[in-house]
Order: sequence, then structure tokens, then C-alpha cells
Amino acid sequence: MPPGRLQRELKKRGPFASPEQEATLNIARTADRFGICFARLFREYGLTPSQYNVLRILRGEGKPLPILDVADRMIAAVPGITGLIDRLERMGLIARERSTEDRRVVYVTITDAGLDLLGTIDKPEAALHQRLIGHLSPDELRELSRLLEKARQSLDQTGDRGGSYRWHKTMGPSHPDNGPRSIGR
Amino acid sequence: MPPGRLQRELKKRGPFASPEQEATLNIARTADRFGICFARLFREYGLTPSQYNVLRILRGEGKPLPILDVADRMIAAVPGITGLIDRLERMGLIARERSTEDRRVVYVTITDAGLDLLGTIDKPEAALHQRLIGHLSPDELRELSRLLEKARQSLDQTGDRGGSYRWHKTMGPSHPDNGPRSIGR
DNA sequence: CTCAATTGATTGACGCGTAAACTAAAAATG
DNA sequence: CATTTTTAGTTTACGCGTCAATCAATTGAG
Repeated sequence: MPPGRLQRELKKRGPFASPEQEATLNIARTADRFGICFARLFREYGLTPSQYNVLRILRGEGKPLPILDVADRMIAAVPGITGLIDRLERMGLIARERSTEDRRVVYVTITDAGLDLLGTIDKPEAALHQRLIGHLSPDELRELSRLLEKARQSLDQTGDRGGSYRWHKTMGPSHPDNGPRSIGR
Repeated sequence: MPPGRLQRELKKRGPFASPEQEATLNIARTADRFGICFARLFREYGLTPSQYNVLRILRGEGKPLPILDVADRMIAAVPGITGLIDRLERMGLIARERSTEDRRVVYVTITDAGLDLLGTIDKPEAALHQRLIGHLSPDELRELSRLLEKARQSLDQTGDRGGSYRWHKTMGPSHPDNGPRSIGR
């Protein structure tokens, strides 16, 4: 049976086909807009969102971390991480260091310069969070986070984890996963 | 209330710096995860999220649209639109057409092939929306959309429109969200 | 009318995400 | 011990977003 006129008509001028679509699009749109603001902020300090992301992960860890562990905590797939690390290393914000035990793994650490840079971003970043959604009441913020967390439950159940490429080890659902840290788009 | 999903996912030992940060990060994270799902769906049909976005905009308009008007309705900046249009044209999904009055202007239309392709994506896409947030109640969906729209108000007021590059015409705040249509990250 | 400013659109350079193919080291298997 | 398999990481190729610079058509000021 062909598509049907009813469906076509509903689609034609209705702003949204369903409340589900409306919500999903709202999530995407809001994240995009907010992401642009954060990207602008990071760029003032010479960083892209992804680069900031890596630095945050490394600062949070406090000690050298294998490169793939960094990738695991970002949404990004693995291959892209190499160039990212390259650039950060060239900027002097992080340092590579090959493991002696297992010479395949490359550890990455944040340098003092990297920590300094992050330190200068901390306050403006908090202020931006505040500017963007500070006008929501505490109740609204709580409810918003609750709804978004509930929304993401549909991903866990279907095994639809973000990181493609390989789902090596730690396949267990909801292991103590240090997820992505930042905001970048 | 238990620790909260995002907090656990981030394995942040301390609490969030602020409820504002928690909410902002939740928005970004949810959009990222959902975006991956949609990107996968579109890719099954040979489309990237951006390409799908352009096609949706053109179908919604129903008539030829100047290239910059397409860019306006996407988050993307202007220069990137050219290559995007190039590829879609090469795929036979849209058509370019130079204006006769103002020979600087290039109009873009969706072809029948483009419409057909979109038609085949419609149902699976709706199903995906459903799968991703169908488990929220109507009340919750309404509330989620309301909160996200309210969150975005902070952007309108400060003139922080997404599209950089040039902020030519149509500066009007929040015209009936004819804005970007898709989901891509 | 002429010349400068504006506007629509494109190009080039760079960073990033992702799929695919590849190298090298370690682990598993026989 | 030799061979296969797995794993860490890189390279390559392509699509896309963004900035800076450019070109051509149009508009505006004098």
C-alpha cells in the first residue's frame, strides 16, 4: 500500500509529526546552540571542544592514561584520537610516553602548561553554564536532568553504546565508565 | 534521589560543580548519543546527517530556495554549504539553478529522486524517534520540550544566534521555528 | 556615470569524526 | 616453539564545520 494521503498531509504542514519528534529535535537543537557557545569560549583559549575534552579527561584522571582509554571516554571513535593527541602534544599541553611493559600502549599525561590553561578556563566556563541555563529554577534543572537521563535509558537497553569501532573489553553495561566530560558538539 | 546517571557515567568522584553544569552536560551527552543513532540510520540510505538536513529543508519548502537561505536554516556557517550542495547535486538528489534576475543567486531544488529517498526514510526515522524517547510519558515529553525551549531563551536574548560568519537579515528572534530540521550532530 | 562598498557564492586551509586498512606487539592456540 | 588471533595504535580517505580570502554581480554615494 502506497504512503497514504493522510500521512503526507499530516507531514506537510504540521510543525512536528509527533511529540517524540518534537522532543528529540529540541534536544538536538539546544545542544547545537549551546555547543556553539562553548566552542567559542574554548577558541578564545586556542582550544577546540575536542581538545578541551581531552584535557579535562586527563586532569580528572590525574595520572598517565593509555590513549585508547581517552578515546573510550569520548564519544569519538578511536582513529580520530591520534591526530588530536598529536596536536595537543605539539602545543605542549600533553605528553606522550610509551609503556615499557607493553610496548604497544602509549600513555598520555597532561602537562603543567595544560593544567594552567585549564585553570584559566574554569571560571569563564562555569559562568557560561550559568548564563545559558541559569534562568531555570532549581526544580526545573533537576527535572530537566532527570528527563534527559531517563531518555538515555533507551540506549543502554539496546546495547547501543556510542563508541563504535570496537567494543573491546568491558562490554558490561554501565561499568564504572568515565564518560565524556565536556560539551563539544 | 540516587547519584544520577550522568554523574555515575562520568565517575566524577565529587558532585557536579553545579546543577546548571549537570543539566548542560546532560543535554550535550543525550544529543550526542541520539545523534549517533540517527547518523547510522541515515547512512543506511547513503546520507550524512547534514545531507538529510538539506533535503528536509528543501522538501519542507516545496520550491527552489536560494543557497544562503538553506544555510540560514542550518546551524552551519555559510562556506560549508557549497560542498554539501555539490555532493547532493552529484548524487542527483537536488538541482542547482542560477537566478536570472540576480545572477549572483543560486537556487536549489529537491529532485524527484530526492523526494523518493526521503520518502523511504520517513517511516524508519519516525520509528527511531519512537524507540529513543517513546518510553517517556506524554506529560514528560511535553515538559522536556518546554524546558529545552526555555533553556534556549538565553540565546535569543543575548543575540547569540548560532550562525556565525554573517548575521545578515532575518535577525528576528525565534520566528516559528522553521529552523534546522534534523538531528545530525 | 564612476568608483567604492555590499552581497551571494565559492575556494582553500585546517581540525575533527568515522570507516577501512594496516603495523607491531602481545596473548592464545596448537 | 610456530602459528594464529587479539589488541594498541596509526595511516588513509572522505565528509563536514569554520575561518580567511577571493570573485563577480549589484547597489549606493558622489
